[in-house]
Amino acid sequence: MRLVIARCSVDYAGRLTAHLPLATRLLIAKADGSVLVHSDGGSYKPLNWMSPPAKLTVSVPEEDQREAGVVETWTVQHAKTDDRLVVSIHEVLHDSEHELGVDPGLVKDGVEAHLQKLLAEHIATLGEGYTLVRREYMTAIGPVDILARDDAGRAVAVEIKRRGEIDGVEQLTRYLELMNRDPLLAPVTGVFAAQEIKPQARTLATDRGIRCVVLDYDALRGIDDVDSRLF
Amino acid sequence: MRLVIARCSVDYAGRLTAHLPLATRLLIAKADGSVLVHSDGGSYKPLNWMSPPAKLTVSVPEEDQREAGVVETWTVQHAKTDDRLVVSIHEVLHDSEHELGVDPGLVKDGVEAHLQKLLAEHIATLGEGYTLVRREYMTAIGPVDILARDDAGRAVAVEIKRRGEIDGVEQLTRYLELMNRDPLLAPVTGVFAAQEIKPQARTLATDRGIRCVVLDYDALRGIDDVDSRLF
DNA sequence: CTTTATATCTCGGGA
DNA sequence: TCCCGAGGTATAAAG
Repeated sequence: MRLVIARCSVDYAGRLTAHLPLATRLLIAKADGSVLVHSDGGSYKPLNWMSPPAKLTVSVPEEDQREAGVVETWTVQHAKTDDRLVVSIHEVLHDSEHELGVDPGLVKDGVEAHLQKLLAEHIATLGEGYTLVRREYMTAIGPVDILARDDAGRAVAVEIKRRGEIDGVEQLTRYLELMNRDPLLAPVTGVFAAQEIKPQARTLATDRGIRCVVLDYDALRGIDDVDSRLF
Repeated sequence: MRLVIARCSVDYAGRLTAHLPLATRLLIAKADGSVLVHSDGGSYKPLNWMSPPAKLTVSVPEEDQREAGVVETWTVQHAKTDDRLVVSIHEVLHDSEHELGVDPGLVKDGVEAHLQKLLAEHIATLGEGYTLVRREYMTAIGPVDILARDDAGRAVAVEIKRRGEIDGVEQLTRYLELMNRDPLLAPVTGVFAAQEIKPQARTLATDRGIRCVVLDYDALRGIDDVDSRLF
């Protein structure tokens, strides 16, 4: 990995064209040929970049460029597409090379999968008498997060999201449409369950007869405690 | 901006919990308190990070941590949420500080907005006799990209995407449903226009009576040339 | 391999 | 401010 602090301008041409005027920035050249251009702010997204696999070529600029103050040119060409990033360096303020090795990678925990597991274990959260049929119930167009039955034994398809938005309601609608054509399942009702449900999603769901349930992640995790407190 | 190459382990707790085992990585501490942890591969996304606004506190570790080999601890606390990133540094291989200043920012060109503008200017691409009513036609659930009228004066709602996928068809369907309740507009037909339309999106659109149009970006840009070549 | 759903998404615009 | 849609989305999982 090479780290360079430089006054530079940057041009990208590919799925769009973009230009960064002359300023001081951090350039990161990674082992796989990818290059990141970072400023001293914003979030983790670089101002401009080239994704791997790519080839970085460092060259001495043409004479007209040198007269304009460019001392070094980085041309980063993507290996598969015709995306190209050109960094015109006017002044190098820092330059260092480092050996990092392969990273063991990130260990994550606790997202939608966890919510699904918790709700499956405590399916009565949806209402008394609810029973779990199965998680990841397969249909022709994909798996429904949870299939359950209500107290009257009717099938209930549950779609779970961390944040409930309109896409999720559309997704559940497609599942319901399909499942209701199956005489062994129909009539199937829908439940849209999320930690947070956006107003537009709620409106659309209600309009389509889909029930919305807001999940309390902490309560689900501590449901045994809650149960014991009930007595 | 501070750049550190270090052998370190990293823990994040916030919207999820995540852990990075001990390895050599690049740490970037930005002026706004944000911190990025990068490896020598992957793409522009860091292995782990803290978004601004945040506060970075560098401290000498507790004795049990020091015995485990930790020489320095970075605690990055988000200013508004309770997200927290902790970097346990075992060995510092490089450490430098740089003054970058404020970045003038990126100049972009050519995305969906550009396609919309081009199609609005050359609405006859959709068919002879088509006329533009307006771009960004407001409805209760959001703006329709283009409202036009066909050669018979019937309203046509156009949804434009760079890549036409299923959610774009859903979006247009919602608009059409709503607009067709308006007696001043009805009947409204739909056109799904994109540079590239995925087979599933095309199937769904066709099934719902929505016409698909593949846009040629270069042809739209050079439409005057094309016109002149016709004679 | 392509397609689909998710993301600590980020980022910008509009009400 | 919140909400919604777009992204050079990236990325992992599934068919």
